[in-house]
Amino acid sequence: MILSPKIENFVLHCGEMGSRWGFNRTIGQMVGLLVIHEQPLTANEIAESLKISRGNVSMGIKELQSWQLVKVTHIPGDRKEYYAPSGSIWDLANRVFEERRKREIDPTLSLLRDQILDGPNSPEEEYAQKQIQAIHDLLETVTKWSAELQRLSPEQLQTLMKLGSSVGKVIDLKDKLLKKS
Amino acid sequence: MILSPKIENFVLHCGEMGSRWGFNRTIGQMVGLLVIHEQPLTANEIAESLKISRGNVSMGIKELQSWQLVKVTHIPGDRKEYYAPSGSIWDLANRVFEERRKREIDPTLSLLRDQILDGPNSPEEEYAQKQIQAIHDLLETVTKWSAELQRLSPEQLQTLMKLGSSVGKVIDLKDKLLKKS
DNA sequence: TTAAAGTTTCAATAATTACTGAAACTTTAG
DNA sequence: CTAAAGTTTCAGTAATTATTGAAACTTTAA
Repeated sequence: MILSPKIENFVLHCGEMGSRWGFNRTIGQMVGLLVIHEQPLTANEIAESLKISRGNVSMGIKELQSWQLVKVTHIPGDRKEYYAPSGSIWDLANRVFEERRKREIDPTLSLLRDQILDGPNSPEEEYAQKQIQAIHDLLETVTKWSAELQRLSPEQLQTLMKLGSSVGKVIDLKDKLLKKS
Repeated sequence: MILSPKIENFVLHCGEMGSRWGFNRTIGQMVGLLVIHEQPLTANEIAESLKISRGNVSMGIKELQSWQLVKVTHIPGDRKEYYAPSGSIWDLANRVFEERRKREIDPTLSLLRDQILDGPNSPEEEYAQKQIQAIHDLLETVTKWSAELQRLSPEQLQTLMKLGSSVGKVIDLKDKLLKKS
Protein backbone atom coordinates (compact mmCIF):
# COMPACT_ATOMS: atom_id res chain seq x y z
CA MET A 1 0.00 0.00 0.00
CA ILE A 2 2.57 2.56 -1.06
CA LEU A 3 1.00 5.75 -2.42
CA SER A 4 2.08 7.49 -5.60
CA PRO A 5 3.54 10.97 -5.01
CA LYS A 6 0.48 12.68 -6.39
CA ILE A 7 -1.93 10.71 -4.26
CA GLU A 8 0.24 11.07 -1.21
CA ASN A 9 0.24 14.79 -1.79
CA PHE A 10 -3.52 14.86 -1.96
CA VAL A 11 -3.88 12.76 1.17
CA LEU A 12 -1.45 14.88 3.17
CA HIS A 13 -3.27 18.00 2.10
CA CYS A 14 -6.56 16.52 3.27
CA GLY A 15 -4.84 15.97 6.59
CA GLU A 16 -3.78 19.58 6.87
CA MET A 17 -7.28 20.73 5.98
CA GLY A 18 -8.86 18.13 8.22
CA SER A 19 -8.85 20.29 11.29
CA ARG A 20 -10.40 23.18 9.38
CA TRP A 21 -13.14 20.92 8.14
CA GLY A 22 -14.13 19.84 11.62
CA PHE A 23 -12.06 16.75 12.31
CA ASN A 24 -8.37 16.18 13.01
CA ARG A 25 -5.37 15.53 10.81
CA THR A 26 -5.54 11.76 10.85
CA ILE A 27 -9.21 11.68 10.05
CA GLY A 28 -8.73 14.18 7.25
CA GLN A 29 -6.12 11.90 5.76
CA MET A 30 -8.41 8.91 6.11
CA VAL A 31 -11.19 10.63 4.20
CA GLY A 32 -8.73 11.68 1.52
CA LEU A 33 -7.40 8.18 1.16
CA LEU A 34 -10.80 6.52 0.99
CA VAL A 35 -12.10 9.03 -1.52
CA ILE A 36 -9.15 8.76 -3.85
CA HIS A 37 -9.00 4.95 -3.88
CA GLU A 38 -11.43 3.12 -6.05
CA GLN A 39 -11.32 -0.07 -3.96
CA PRO A 40 -12.45 -0.22 -0.36
CA LEU A 41 -9.58 -0.54 2.13
CA THR A 42 -9.09 -2.50 5.33
CA ALA A 43 -8.19 -0.83 8.59
CA ASN A 44 -4.72 -2.32 8.35
CA GLU A 45 -4.18 -0.97 4.87
CA ILE A 46 -5.22 2.45 6.07
CA ALA A 47 -2.86 2.28 9.03
CA GLU A 48 -0.01 1.17 6.81
CA SER A 49 -0.60 3.74 4.09
CA LEU A 50 -0.84 6.61 6.53
CA LYS A 51 1.80 5.25 8.87
CA ILE A 52 -0.37 5.51 11.93
CA SER A 53 -1.33 3.01 14.63
CA ARG A 54 -4.08 0.49 14.23
CA GLY A 55 -5.84 1.93 17.29
CA ASN A 56 -5.89 5.36 15.78
CA VAL A 57 -7.52 4.01 12.64
CA SER A 58 -10.16 2.31 14.71
CA MET A 59 -11.04 5.51 16.52
CA GLY A 60 -10.96 7.44 13.28
CA ILE A 61 -13.40 5.07 11.65
CA LYS A 62 -15.73 5.39 14.60
CA GLU A 63 -15.63 9.15 14.24
CA LEU A 64 -16.18 8.96 10.49
CA GLN A 65 -19.15 6.72 11.07
CA SER A 66 -20.64 9.25 13.44
CA TRP A 67 -20.38 11.72 10.57
CA GLN A 68 -21.86 9.07 8.28
CA LEU A 69 -18.98 9.42 5.87
CA VAL A 70 -17.93 5.78 5.53
CA LYS A 71 -19.64 2.53 4.81
CA VAL A 72 -18.43 -0.95 5.61
CA THR A 73 -18.35 -3.64 2.96
CA HIS A 74 -17.31 -7.26 3.00
CA ILE A 75 -15.69 -9.47 0.44
CA PRO A 76 -17.16 -13.00 0.30
CA GLY A 77 -14.89 -15.50 2.02
CA ASP A 78 -12.88 -12.74 3.69
CA ARG A 79 -13.41 -11.92 7.30
CA LYS A 80 -11.96 -8.43 7.25
CA GLU A 81 -14.00 -5.27 7.03
CA TYR A 82 -13.46 -3.05 4.04
CA TYR A 83 -14.13 0.67 4.25
CA ALA A 84 -15.27 3.03 1.52
CA PRO A 85 -16.82 6.50 1.34
CA SER A 86 -20.55 6.41 1.97
CA GLY A 87 -21.43 8.13 -1.28
CA SER A 88 -20.44 10.60 -3.98
CA ILE A 89 -18.35 13.67 -3.31
CA TRP A 90 -21.56 15.65 -3.21
CA ASP A 91 -23.07 13.30 -0.65
CA LEU A 92 -20.02 13.59 1.54
CA ALA A 93 -19.96 17.38 1.35
CA ASN A 94 -23.61 17.44 2.25
CA ARG A 95 -23.05 15.26 5.27
CA VAL A 96 -20.17 17.37 6.50
CA PHE A 97 -22.23 20.49 6.03
CA GLU A 98 -25.18 19.02 7.85
CA GLU A 99 -23.09 17.72 10.72
CA ARG A 100 -21.36 21.03 11.14
CA ARG A 101 -24.68 22.78 11.21
CA LYS A 102 -25.69 20.55 14.08
CA ARG A 103 -22.52 21.35 15.99
CA GLU A 104 -22.03 24.97 15.13
CA ILE A 105 -25.53 26.37 14.89
CA ASP A 106 -28.11 24.24 16.66
CA PRO A 107 -26.80 24.64 20.22
CA THR A 108 -26.64 28.40 19.83
CA LEU A 109 -30.09 28.56 18.33
CA SER A 110 -31.43 26.67 21.28
CA LEU A 111 -29.77 28.95 23.82
CA LEU A 112 -30.94 32.08 22.04
CA ARG A 113 -34.51 30.86 21.91
CA ASP A 114 -34.49 30.46 25.68
CA GLN A 115 -32.96 33.85 26.15
CA ILE A 116 -35.55 35.46 23.93
CA LEU A 117 -38.37 33.83 25.87
CA ASP A 118 -36.82 35.17 29.04
CA GLY A 119 -37.13 38.75 27.78
CA PRO A 120 -34.98 41.73 28.84
CA ASN A 121 -34.49 41.79 32.62
CA SER A 122 -33.34 45.37 32.87
CA PRO A 123 -33.11 48.50 30.73
CA GLU A 124 -29.50 47.74 29.78
CA GLU A 125 -30.61 44.40 28.44
CA GLU A 126 -32.86 46.06 25.86
CA TYR A 127 -30.06 46.37 23.35
CA ALA A 128 -28.73 42.92 24.19
CA GLN A 129 -32.15 41.52 23.48
CA LYS A 130 -32.24 43.13 20.06
CA GLN A 131 -28.89 41.69 19.12
CA ILE A 132 -29.83 38.26 20.39
CA GLN A 133 -32.94 38.40 18.27
CA ALA A 134 -30.91 39.40 15.21
CA ILE A 135 -28.49 36.51 15.66
CA HIS A 136 -31.36 34.15 16.23
CA ASP A 137 -33.10 35.23 13.04
CA LEU A 138 -29.93 34.88 11.02
CA LEU A 139 -29.20 31.40 12.29
CA GLU A 140 -32.76 30.31 11.77
CA THR A 141 -32.66 31.43 8.17
CA VAL A 142 -29.45 29.54 7.56
CA THR A 143 -30.96 26.44 9.12
CA LYS A 144 -34.07 26.62 6.97
CA TRP A 145 -32.02 27.08 3.86
CA SER A 146 -29.75 24.20 4.53
CA ALA A 147 -32.73 21.94 5.17
CA GLU A 148 -34.15 23.13 1.88
CA LEU A 149 -30.99 22.29 -0.01
CA GLN A 150 -31.05 18.76 1.34
CA ARG A 151 -34.53 18.32 -0.01
CA LEU A 152 -33.82 19.35 -3.61
CA SER A 153 -33.57 16.72 -6.30
CA PRO A 154 -30.21 16.35 -8.02
CA GLU A 155 -31.65 17.96 -11.14
CA GLN A 156 -32.96 20.96 -9.24
CA LEU A 157 -29.61 21.28 -7.56
CA GLN A 158 -27.87 21.16 -10.88
CA THR A 159 -30.06 24.00 -12.13
CA LEU A 160 -29.55 26.02 -8.98
CA MET A 161 -25.79 25.59 -9.14
CA LYS A 162 -25.62 26.70 -12.73
CA LEU A 163 -27.77 29.70 -11.91
CA GLY A 164 -24.68 31.03 -10.21
CA SER A 165 -23.96 34.60 -11.11
CA SER A 166 -27.51 35.32 -12.11
CA VAL A 167 -29.40 34.78 -8.87
CA GLY A 168 -29.67 38.52 -8.65
CA LYS A 169 -31.33 38.76 -12.02
CA VAL A 170 -33.88 36.11 -11.22
CA ILE A 171 -34.82 37.92 -8.05
CA ASP A 172 -35.23 41.21 -9.83
CA LEU A 173 -37.43 39.56 -12.42
CA LYS A 174 -39.53 38.03 -9.71
CA ASP A 175 -40.09 41.45 -8.12
CA LYS A 176 -41.21 42.89 -11.41
CA LEU A 177 -43.64 40.08 -11.99
CA LEU A 178 -45.14 40.50 -8.55
CA LYS A 179 -45.74 44.18 -9.13
CA LYS A 180 -47.61 43.48 -12.34
CA SER A 181 -49.97 40.96 -10.76
CA MET B 1 -17.85 45.85 34.29
CA ILE B 2 -19.80 43.10 35.97
CA LEU B 3 -22.08 41.24 33.58
CA SER B 4 -25.71 40.37 34.27
CA PRO B 5 -26.36 36.62 34.46
CA LYS B 6 -28.11 36.56 31.12
CA ILE B 7 -25.36 38.40 29.32
CA GLU B 8 -22.69 36.37 31.02
CA ASN B 9 -24.49 33.28 29.86
CA PHE B 10 -24.51 34.51 26.32
CA VAL B 11 -20.85 35.47 26.41
CA LEU B 12 -19.78 32.14 27.88
CA HIS B 13 -21.75 30.33 25.23
CA CYS B 14 -20.02 32.34 22.52
CA GLY B 15 -16.78 31.18 24.09
CA GLU B 16 -17.78 27.54 23.87
CA MET B 17 -18.84 27.96 20.28
CA GLY B 18 -15.78 30.06 19.46
CA SER B 19 -13.62 27.13 18.53
CA ARG B 20 -16.30 25.70 16.30
CA TRP B 21 -16.63 29.00 14.51
CA GLY B 22 -12.96 29.17 13.69
CA PHE B 23 -11.37 31.00 16.59
CA ASN B 24 -10.65 30.03 20.19
CA ARG B 25 -12.64 30.34 23.38
CA THR B 26 -11.31 33.72 24.46
CA ILE B 27 -11.89 35.26 21.08
CA GLY B 28 -15.38 33.84 20.92
CA GLN B 29 -16.13 35.48 24.26
CA MET B 30 -14.73 38.75 23.05
CA VAL B 31 -16.97 38.77 20.01
CA GLY B 32 -19.96 37.92 22.16
CA LEU B 33 -19.18 40.69 24.60
CA LEU B 34 -18.65 43.33 21.95
CA VAL B 35 -21.79 42.37 20.09
CA ILE B 36 -24.02 42.39 23.13
CA HIS B 37 -22.78 45.71 24.52
CA GLU B 38 -24.12 48.85 22.97
CA GLN B 39 -21.10 50.96 23.96
CA PRO B 40 -17.60 50.29 22.69
CA LEU B 41 -15.27 48.82 25.31
CA THR B 42 -11.62 49.34 26.17
CA ALA B 43 -9.15 46.48 26.21
CA ASN B 44 -9.02 46.73 29.99
CA GLU B 45 -12.77 46.50 30.32
CA ILE B 46 -12.73 43.42 28.15
CA ALA B 47 -9.97 41.82 30.21
CA GLU B 48 -11.82 42.59 33.41
CA SER B 49 -15.23 41.39 32.22
CA LEU B 50 -13.87 38.12 30.88
CA LYS B 51 -11.31 37.69 33.67
CA ILE B 52 -8.42 37.17 31.27
CA SER B 53 -5.02 38.83 31.00
CA ARG B 54 -4.42 42.11 29.28
CA GLY B 55 -1.94 40.43 26.92
CA ASN B 56 -4.51 37.89 25.86
CA VAL B 57 -6.95 40.66 24.98
CA SER B 58 -4.32 42.35 22.90
CA MET B 59 -3.66 39.20 20.91
CA GLY B 60 -7.35 38.55 20.58
CA ILE B 61 -7.99 41.99 19.18
CA LYS B 62 -5.23 41.51 16.67
CA GLU B 63 -6.84 38.29 15.55
CA LEU B 64 -10.28 39.85 15.38
CA GLN B 65 -8.88 42.63 13.25
CA SER B 66 -7.42 40.10 10.85
CA TRP B 67 -10.97 38.77 10.53
CA GLN B 68 -12.19 42.37 10.14
CA LEU B 69 -14.68 41.87 12.94
CA VAL B 70 -13.84 44.87 15.14
CA LYS B 71 -13.35 48.53 14.62
CA VAL B 72 -11.49 50.94 16.84
CA THR B 73 -13.10 54.17 18.00
CA HIS B 74 -11.87 57.03 20.15
CA ILE B 75 -13.60 59.30 22.60
CA PRO B 76 -12.47 62.96 22.35
CA GLY B 77 -10.08 63.83 25.18
CA ASP B 78 -9.54 60.17 26.03
CA ARG B 79 -6.39 58.44 24.99
CA LYS B 80 -7.70 54.90 25.24
CA GLU B 81 -8.87 52.86 22.30
CA TYR B 82 -12.47 51.68 22.32
CA TYR B 83 -13.48 48.55 20.47
CA ALA B 84 -16.80 47.72 18.82
CA PRO B 85 -18.07 45.23 16.26
CA SER B 86 -17.29 46.34 12.72
CA GLY B 87 -20.90 46.17 11.57
CA SER B 88 -24.29 44.55 11.92
CA ILE B 89 -24.78 40.92 12.83
CA TRP B 90 -25.23 40.21 9.16
CA ASP B 91 -21.97 41.94 8.30
CA LEU B 92 -20.11 39.95 10.91
CA ALA B 93 -21.57 36.64 9.77
CA ASN B 94 -20.59 37.50 6.23
CA ARG B 95 -17.04 38.27 7.22
CA VAL B 96 -16.70 35.04 9.16
CA PHE B 97 -18.12 33.11 6.26
CA GLU B 98 -15.79 34.79 3.82
CA GLU B 99 -12.73 34.32 5.98
CA ARG B 100 -13.51 30.69 6.51
CA ARG B 101 -13.91 30.19 2.79
CA LYS B 102 -10.41 31.57 2.38
CA ARG B 103 -9.01 29.20 4.96
CA GLU B 104 -11.03 26.10 4.29
CA ILE B 105 -11.57 26.12 0.55
CA ASP B 106 -9.09 28.28 -1.30
CA PRO B 107 -5.92 26.33 -0.45
CA THR B 108 -7.54 23.08 -1.50
CA LEU B 109 -8.88 24.58 -4.70
CA SER B 110 -5.41 25.74 -5.54
CA LEU B 111 -3.83 22.35 -4.93
CA LEU B 112 -6.49 20.54 -6.92
CA ARG B 113 -6.05 22.87 -9.87
CA ASP B 114 -2.38 21.98 -9.99
CA GLN B 115 -3.12 18.31 -9.70
CA ILE B 116 -5.64 18.48 -12.51
CA LEU B 117 -3.15 20.23 -14.78
CA ASP B 118 -0.67 17.49 -13.98
CA GLY B 119 -3.04 14.83 -15.34
CA PRO B 120 -3.09 11.14 -14.38
CA ASN B 121 0.42 9.69 -14.23
CA SER B 122 -0.58 6.06 -14.33
CA PRO B 123 -3.63 3.90 -14.98
CA GLU B 124 -4.43 3.68 -11.25
CA GLU B 125 -4.55 7.44 -11.10
CA GLU B 126 -7.45 7.57 -13.58
CA TYR B 127 -10.02 7.18 -10.85
CA ALA B 128 -8.14 9.52 -8.55
CA GLN B 129 -8.20 12.12 -11.26
CA LYS B 130 -11.96 11.84 -11.63
CA GLN B 131 -12.48 12.29 -7.91
CA ILE B 132 -10.13 15.24 -7.78
CA GLN B 133 -12.06 16.84 -10.60
CA ALA B 134 -15.35 16.28 -8.78
CA ILE B 135 -14.06 17.88 -5.60
CA HIS B 136 -12.63 20.73 -7.57
CA ASP B 137 -15.93 21.40 -9.32
CA LEU B 138 -17.85 21.30 -6.07
CA LEU B 139 -15.53 23.73 -4.34
CA GLU B 140 -15.52 26.04 -7.30
CA THR B 141 -19.30 26.17 -7.31
CA VAL B 142 -19.38 26.98 -3.62
CA THR B 143 -16.84 29.72 -4.15
CA LYS B 144 -18.79 31.29 -6.98
CA TRP B 145 -21.99 31.21 -4.99
CA SER B 146 -20.49 32.79 -1.94
CA ALA B 147 -19.04 35.56 -4.09
CA GLU B 148 -22.48 36.03 -5.60
CA LEU B 149 -24.15 36.30 -2.22
CA GLN B 150 -21.70 39.00 -1.19
CA ARG B 151 -22.66 40.99 -4.25
CA LEU B 152 -26.42 40.99 -3.70
CA SER B 153 -28.00 44.14 -2.30
CA PRO B 154 -29.61 43.87 1.13
CA GLU B 155 -33.03 44.04 -0.51
CA GLN B 156 -32.25 41.25 -2.91
CA LEU B 157 -30.97 39.20 -0.02
CA GLN B 158 -34.09 39.90 1.93
CA THR B 159 -36.15 38.59 -0.98
CA LEU B 160 -33.97 35.53 -1.37
CA MET B 161 -34.14 34.78 2.35
CA LYS B 162 -37.88 35.05 2.51
CA LEU B 163 -38.14 32.71 -0.41
CA GLY B 164 -36.72 30.42 2.21
CA SER B 165 -38.59 27.19 2.47
CA SER B 166 -38.96 26.98 -1.26
CA VAL B 167 -35.73 27.30 -3.12
CA GLY B 168 -37.42 24.98 -5.51
CA LYS B 169 -39.65 27.88 -6.41
CA VAL B 170 -36.69 29.98 -7.48
CA ILE B 171 -35.84 27.32 -9.98
CA ASP B 172 -39.38 27.04 -11.22
CA LEU B 173 -39.48 30.79 -11.42
CA LYS B 174 -36.37 30.84 -13.50
CA ASP B 175 -37.80 28.29 -15.89
CA LYS B 176 -41.00 30.27 -16.33
CA LEU B 177 -39.14 33.50 -16.95
CA LEU B 178 -36.92 31.89 -19.50
CA LYS B 179 -39.84 30.48 -21.42
CA LYS B 180 -41.55 33.85 -21.66
CA SER B 181 -38.55 35.68 -23.03
C1' DT C 1 -14.78 -25.34 22.43
C1' DT C 2 -10.88 -23.24 21.23
C1' DA C 3 -7.49 -20.72 18.93
C1' DA C 4 -6.69 -17.66 15.27
C1' DA C 5 -8.07 -13.45 13.03
C1' DG C 6 -9.84 -9.44 13.67
C1' DT C 7 -11.51 -5.23 16.26
C1' DT C 8 -12.00 -1.89 20.13
C1' DT C 9 -10.74 0.40 24.27
C1' DC C 10 -8.15 3.25 27.11
C1' DA C 11 -4.26 4.74 30.18
C1' DA C 12 0.01 6.85 29.26
C1' DT C 13 2.35 10.13 26.63
C1' DA C 14 3.31 13.19 22.80
C1' DA C 15 2.04 17.19 20.18
C1' DT C 16 -0.42 21.22 19.77
C1' DT C 17 -2.61 25.27 21.11
C1' DA C 18 -3.87 28.93 24.38
C1' DC C 19 -2.80 32.09 28.28
C1' DT C 20 -0.21 34.77 31.52
C1' DG C 21 2.55 38.38 33.10
C1' DA C 22 6.51 40.94 33.00
C1' DA C 23 9.45 43.55 29.94
C1' DA C 24 9.73 46.36 25.85
C1' DC C 25 7.76 49.42 23.02
C1' DT C 26 4.80 53.70 21.55
C1' DT C 27 2.41 57.87 22.06
C1' DT C 28 1.31 62.19 23.99
C1' DA C 29 0.73 65.89 27.46
C1' DG C 30 3.24 69.02 29.96
C1' DC D 1 12.83 65.91 26.93
C1' DT D 2 10.52 62.99 30.17
C1' DA D 3 7.23 60.61 32.63
C1' DA D 4 2.73 58.79 32.58
C1' DA D 5 -0.71 56.23 30.08
C1' DG D 6 -1.38 53.02 27.09
C1' DT D 7 -0.28 48.96 23.97
C1' DT D 8 2.23 44.87 22.16
C1' DT D 9 5.34 41.07 22.35
C1' DC D 10 6.90 36.77 23.69
C1' DA D 11 9.19 33.16 26.69
C1' DG D 12 7.43 30.14 29.93
C1' DT D 13 3.69 27.44 31.42
C1' DA D 14 -0.94 25.59 31.52
C1' DA D 15 -4.66 23.34 29.19
C1' DT D 16 -6.29 20.76 25.56
C1' DT D 17 -6.26 17.44 22.01
C1' DA D 18 -4.29 13.56 19.37
C1' DT D 19 -1.72 9.21 19.16
C1' DT D 20 0.27 4.98 20.50
C1' DG D 21 0.38 0.29 21.86
C1' DA D 22 -0.77 -3.27 24.77
C1' DA D 23 -4.66 -5.59 26.87
C1' DA D 24 -9.42 -6.89 26.43
C1' DC D 25 -12.97 -8.04 23.71
C1' DT D 26 -15.58 -10.36 19.57
C1' DT D 27 -16.35 -13.41 15.92
C1' DT D 28 -15.89 -17.49 13.30
C1' DA D 29 -13.82 -21.66 11.24
C1' DA D 30 -12.56 -26.10 12.30
